[in-house]
Amino acid sequence: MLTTTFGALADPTRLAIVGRLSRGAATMGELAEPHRITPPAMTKHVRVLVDAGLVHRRRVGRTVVCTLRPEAISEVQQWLGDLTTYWNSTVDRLEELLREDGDGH
Amino acid sequence: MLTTTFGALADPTRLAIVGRLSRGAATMGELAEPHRITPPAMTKHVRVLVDAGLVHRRRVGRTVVCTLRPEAISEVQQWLGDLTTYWNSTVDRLEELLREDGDGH
DNA sequence: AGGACACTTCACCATTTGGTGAAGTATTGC
DNA sequence: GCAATACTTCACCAAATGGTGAAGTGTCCT
Repeated sequence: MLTTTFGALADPTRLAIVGRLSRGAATMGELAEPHRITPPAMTKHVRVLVDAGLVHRRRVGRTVVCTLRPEAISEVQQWLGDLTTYWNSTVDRLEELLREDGDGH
Repeated sequence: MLTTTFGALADPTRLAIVGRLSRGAATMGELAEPHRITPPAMTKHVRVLVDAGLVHRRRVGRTVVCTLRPEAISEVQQWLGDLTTYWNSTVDRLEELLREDGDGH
């Protein structure tokens, strides 16, 4: 569900995790390091991201390596595309927006 | 804050409201109609969207007309753009993703 | 003025969320 | 085997969230 994806991104720690993972894979410890957060909290955050389909988790030795799953992101891109298509499709809409920006309250 | 925007979109009712508003302005009553929800609940949902900068609310007679504010949406578009730029910038990254998709656990 | 209409504000409630410390599990290295 | 490492699971807590009914506010209509 798209709302699940947005929910996963609605937290500063998790948004930072996604940002970090966009630069490459990282272990739980590496992800936790810049956030002054306990291991259980990090486990929870990553689980939310995994449940939303944004992150892939796999065991490597005694560490757990996380990677980003671009598929989930492209779902958001799709939604954004559909959304903007609607209001760009009519000039009336644009005129309406301009008019409404004009008046004070 | 971007997390506030995502938080506002992390609810099915509010996501539907945004979808509805992308087709044009609507009053609170019109927004509530398809959702079997009480007026106080709708007021709360719209406030969350207004606080996130996604929606503009103005009084027209005894109704309240809501419109979408594209600026907040474009902030999300910006973030998505930055994110995908990172992992598309290196071929190594793509290879890494393919390798990791390959193995089972 | 007074009633109807379209919300909003005000408690209030149940559930979810983000956090913790303590205990448990899997893996590495001596 | 045993200690250390790297998490995870397990209660548990405080705060936020999404919902409600009841009462309040502003606007239109007669």
